[in-house]
Amino acid sequence: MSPTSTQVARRDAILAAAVAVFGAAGFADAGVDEIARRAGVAKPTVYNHFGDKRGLLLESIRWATARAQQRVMGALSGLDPSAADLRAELERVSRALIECLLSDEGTAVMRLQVSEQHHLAELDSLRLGARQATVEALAGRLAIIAAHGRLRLPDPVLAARHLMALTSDEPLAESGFGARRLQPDEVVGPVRDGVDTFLAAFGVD
Amino acid sequence: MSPTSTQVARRDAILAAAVAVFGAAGFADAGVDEIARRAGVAKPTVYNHFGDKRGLLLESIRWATARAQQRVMGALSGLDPSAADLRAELERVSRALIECLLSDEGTAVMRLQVSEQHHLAELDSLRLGARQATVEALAGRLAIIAAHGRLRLPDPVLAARHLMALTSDEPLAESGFGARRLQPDEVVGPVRDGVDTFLAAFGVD
Amino acid sequence: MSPTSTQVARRDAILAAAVAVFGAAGFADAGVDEIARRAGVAKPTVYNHFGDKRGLLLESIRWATARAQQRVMGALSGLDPSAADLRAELERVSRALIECLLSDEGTAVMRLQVSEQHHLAELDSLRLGARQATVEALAGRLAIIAAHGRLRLPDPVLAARHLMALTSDEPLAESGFGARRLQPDEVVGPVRDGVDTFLAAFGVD
Amino acid sequence: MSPTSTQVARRDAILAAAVAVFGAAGFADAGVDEIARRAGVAKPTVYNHFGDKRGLLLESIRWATARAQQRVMGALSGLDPSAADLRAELERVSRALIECLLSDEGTAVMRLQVSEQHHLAELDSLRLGARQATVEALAGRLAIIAAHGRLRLPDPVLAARHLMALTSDEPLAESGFGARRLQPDEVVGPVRDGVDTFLAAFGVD
DNA sequence: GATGAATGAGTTTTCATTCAT
DNA sequence: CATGAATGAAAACTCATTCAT
Repeated sequence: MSPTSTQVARRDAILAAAVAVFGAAGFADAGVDEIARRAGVAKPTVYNHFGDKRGLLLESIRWATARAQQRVMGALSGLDPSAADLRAELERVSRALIECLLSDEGTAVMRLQVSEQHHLAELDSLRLGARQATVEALAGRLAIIAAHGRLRLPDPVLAARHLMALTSDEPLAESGFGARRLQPDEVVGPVRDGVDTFLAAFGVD
Repeated sequence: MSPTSTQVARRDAILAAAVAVFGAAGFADAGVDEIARRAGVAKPTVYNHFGDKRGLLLESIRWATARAQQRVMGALSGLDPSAADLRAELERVSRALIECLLSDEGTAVMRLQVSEQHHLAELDSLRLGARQATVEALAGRLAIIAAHGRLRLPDPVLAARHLMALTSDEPLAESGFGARRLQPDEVVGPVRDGVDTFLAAFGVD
Repeated sequence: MSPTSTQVARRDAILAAAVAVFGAAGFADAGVDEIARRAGVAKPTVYNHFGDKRGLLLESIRWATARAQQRVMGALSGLDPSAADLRAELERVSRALIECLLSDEGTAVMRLQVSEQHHLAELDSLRLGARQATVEALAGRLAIIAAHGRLRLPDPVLAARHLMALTSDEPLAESGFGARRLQPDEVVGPVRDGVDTFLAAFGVD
Repeated sequence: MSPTSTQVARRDAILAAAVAVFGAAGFADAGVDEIARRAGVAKPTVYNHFGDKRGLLLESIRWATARAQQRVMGALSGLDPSAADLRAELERVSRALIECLLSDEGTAVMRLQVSEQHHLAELDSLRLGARQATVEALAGRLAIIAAHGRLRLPDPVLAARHLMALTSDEPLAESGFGARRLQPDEVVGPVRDGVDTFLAAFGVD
């Protein structure tokens, strides 16, 4: 029998609660009790669905990673290769990417992936996969721009990595990997600087 | 009365054990029991010295951060502004920096700072301070090189940040922020690529 | 949902065990472990029901005080105002009261109320309330006797207090406030003496 | 060699601190650390003098009991058998007795004797001895008064016990056995009432 | 003999996990 | 299947007591 829609809703409620609680408190300090309470279900229901706490963590990170990745892809697909002002377009998309990274769910995922690897080796491939997918997507767009003759890119994938590194490193560090919310201009400035350097390296004239 | 040398040795042994255990397991999963055992002291001795588990974490991160910072500074001071092969010199120093970051103590510090901020807001200033000191030191060296006319740097501090971002981002991500030991060529390649882009942006001719 | 009968039984078992253990060892030396073992439940069950050790103490004293008070009231209601031999009747009831005070539960309550007031200020009103209720009930009975013309009582409440003081002081002191079990004649004699003095003061020739 | 005077002073300082701390917190909750700190000595000094915590309790109760007993005897020796107003004299002395009982040291002793008997069976004889000495002393005085024809006392010891019971029961109960300080009129009234009844029973018309 | 530091043993409390309903 | 209550295992922390100086 296929799962009913209330079952799916319940499952999603648990996953959302888990991401929030795990992200805020970390795996060890998160209580299954509180996750169940937030999801509006009883504790054994959580266990029925996910086996144990570790399984819940794994599944909730998978779930949140997929959602985050979707938002990232949305942001990247908004990059217009023929935009009149290339510099402005790169800054806009870089800011959008950083917003995804620093959103509530984004930071929850990021921090859990960094801090809970000893609990879940399975996470690593997930994290790297997401990173690679993002890089590839960005590289594709940059390649199109290069094909238009507006960038000089011997290796679009490398360029994509470097663009991300240049623009996101500073905001990530400043925010404490998502622990603190950034003010808008704490993103705008570093992104402009990063794109500057990127264009100095890869720009045409 | 000033502390005797056994006192200091004991204290350092506890701190070293704490960094190792906290770094490997995270704050919550680390047991004071095990830290004491590794340090070769009884549990109450740990409490006598550091008050409680939280105080021990704080102090051990302070201690390890200071040691790591010293090693980083040592690496940077090795940058020779008049080296014949500038590209090679930048690569060498970048690799040295990354080795510091990915050393046992370095990764312990990094992962704790990322994952335990909800336990210790005090950590944030420490982390940012260390980062800034490193950036400033590197910026100073780069400025000298620029003064020799071998780099074109409108803003040495920004250049320092970008050099670090370009060279270290990939190795950090690949290693899972220190969870996995990297093979030498997992560092060499990305560093070369990073320095390439850096020189494309800031190099002279 | 109303508690099932096993719930109540379990709760009462814990309370009875707690009164016994607290009474014998005092609050600090009593172990929740032993209370749980005696009650035939697991330790966390105790915590689920009563929150913490302090809450368990409070609740168990409330419970035991109520039970003791019930027994005291039973004893007092047995005082027959028209008994042929008034002296014998007063002695009988006084002995019954003292038996309540020196019963296992009675002494547990008494000693905890004396010794653990720094843990539980709430206890004080409980103790005084129980004392007052007893005094009032006894006063009521004495007043009836006085109305029959067999005692001369300007103030029945005062007389009740004095009767209790005269008969119970010595046995309480001798027993070490319940620490030692008394032989029957260690109660009989002092009670007779106390009633003697009481009647010398309030008797009608 | 006889102990030097500083040794005696130190010893007394420890005992005084012990009585205060034990009396306020009870045996189990009292810390040897705090006793040592209050006495201005190091912890091992306490152990050198008294062996262990139990020994310190025992010795400090002995010491405080002796001091309290001295004060009680002083109060009783002030009873003037030929005072013009016998009622006033009995009230005065009864109040003095109660003041001894409810003084800081007095309540400390009383509460420890009640609550720590499972720690120290030796205490019992001490307590009973002190009680008996007090009763005997009071009985002696009452006997003199009776010899003067101002009281009719078949058994002076019994009368002494009853006078103490009648006057001190209520204040002791009200004060929670010394937990709460009484207002003066919380002593005066009950004492007057107690002496009233005493004289009604034993007075000469 | 007095002290500062160290320790061994024990206690309260918590929490992931599982029955019984 | 969902729930309320129960449990086993573990971990932080404390404290009486003892060395080394």
